[in-house]
Amino acid sequence: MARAGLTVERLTRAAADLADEIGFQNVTVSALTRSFGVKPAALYAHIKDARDLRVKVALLAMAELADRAAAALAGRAGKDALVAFANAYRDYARQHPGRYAAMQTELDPETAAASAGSRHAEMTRAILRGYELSEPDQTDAVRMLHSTFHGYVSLETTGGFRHHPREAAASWSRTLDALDALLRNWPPA
Amino acid sequence: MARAGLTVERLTRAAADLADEIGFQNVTVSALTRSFGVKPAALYAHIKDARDLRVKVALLAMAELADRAAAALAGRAGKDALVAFANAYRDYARQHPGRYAAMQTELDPETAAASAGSRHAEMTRAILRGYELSEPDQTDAVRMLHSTFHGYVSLETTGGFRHHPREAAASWSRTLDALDALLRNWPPA
DNA sequence: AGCAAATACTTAAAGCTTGTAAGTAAGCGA
DNA sequence: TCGCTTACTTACAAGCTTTAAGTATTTGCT
Repeated sequence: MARAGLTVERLTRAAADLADEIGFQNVTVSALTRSFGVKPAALYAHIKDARDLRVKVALLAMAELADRAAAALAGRAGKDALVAFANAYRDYARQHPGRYAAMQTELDPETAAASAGSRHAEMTRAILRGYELSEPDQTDAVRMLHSTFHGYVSLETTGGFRHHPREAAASWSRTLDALDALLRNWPPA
Repeated sequence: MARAGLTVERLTRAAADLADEIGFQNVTVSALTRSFGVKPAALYAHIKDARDLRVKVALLAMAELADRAAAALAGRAGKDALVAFANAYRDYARQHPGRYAAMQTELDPETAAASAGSRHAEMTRAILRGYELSEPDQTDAVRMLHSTFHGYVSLETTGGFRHHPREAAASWSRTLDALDALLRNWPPA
């Protein structure tokens, strides 16, 4: 029998694709190895265990999203940058729901520190350069922006806005307007 | 052998407590029935399947949170109401991480419609009465508030703010200041 | 080319999970 | 006390994770 050519990269990518198709929760070792035409046990030569696989998908997604966000941010400033960054975030989550769900996996501190999460935080800080906020307001604003983006996308993808006729995209656009206005007028402590 | 006295209510509550202790993901039929000293099969006389159990925990959590939010909101208006509501939300999530995680379970539309989620949306709308917003800005603001609350709490509980020394509670408080300022100055379309 | 070593995968098996079906025992009403 | 309903157990099938040991394939050395 010819070998399947499993590698950590191929497995991680396939798991991510599978997550986007069938949902992150439904990605099992069995299902993944099945898609390669090998037996479940074959996975353990490449990946420690199921949790390790999930973490690797999470890190992949974070890196991909950071790449997209960086590309969106290039050459922009102010509201332009804010909107481009936010849309990159939302678009990624909508196009890759499984990968996005994977990003919610809890990472141990060292793994988190080595992840693309920090690139993300840096980029958010870069956006704020257009808004003249000094510490600790800057950190608070970074957290608020990230919260709003994540919260919106999370609620939208889990159907939280479906019961009202107003388009989710319209509210999103206005939310970005509001954030821009807020950052230009951040309240004093 | 004496009977264990299983009921849907007791099972749901026990599952919610177990979720707060060991994490919602780790709540299994086996673990739950073990805590009652009965065999797994005994559960299926009361609850359809594992998903049904998870949904029931989600609905319980939503109802509990709505009760707390309603109590917090009573007799308050304006920023006072906003802060009280937001803190009820965050406090509940921090005190009941398993229940809060359960709330992210995807519900089918009819179940969602019958859930306490609508009470939540109504309360958020009630807060906005103090800020004179008309449609569709009101809907957009409701969505933004919910997004920010959920996003913040979600990131905080999954450790997203742990890599920076700034207290999560401090950023939260300033985020509420910012939201209040924003609602008083919602940008025109 | 041919052989040994390393690598990639399979088989086998244990222990966990969800879920169904059928059997038994407990408690209630007459 | 008899019998019915209800609550639970036993037994079992099927799927998932993971380890250990075995086999086949490829690599690399001579």
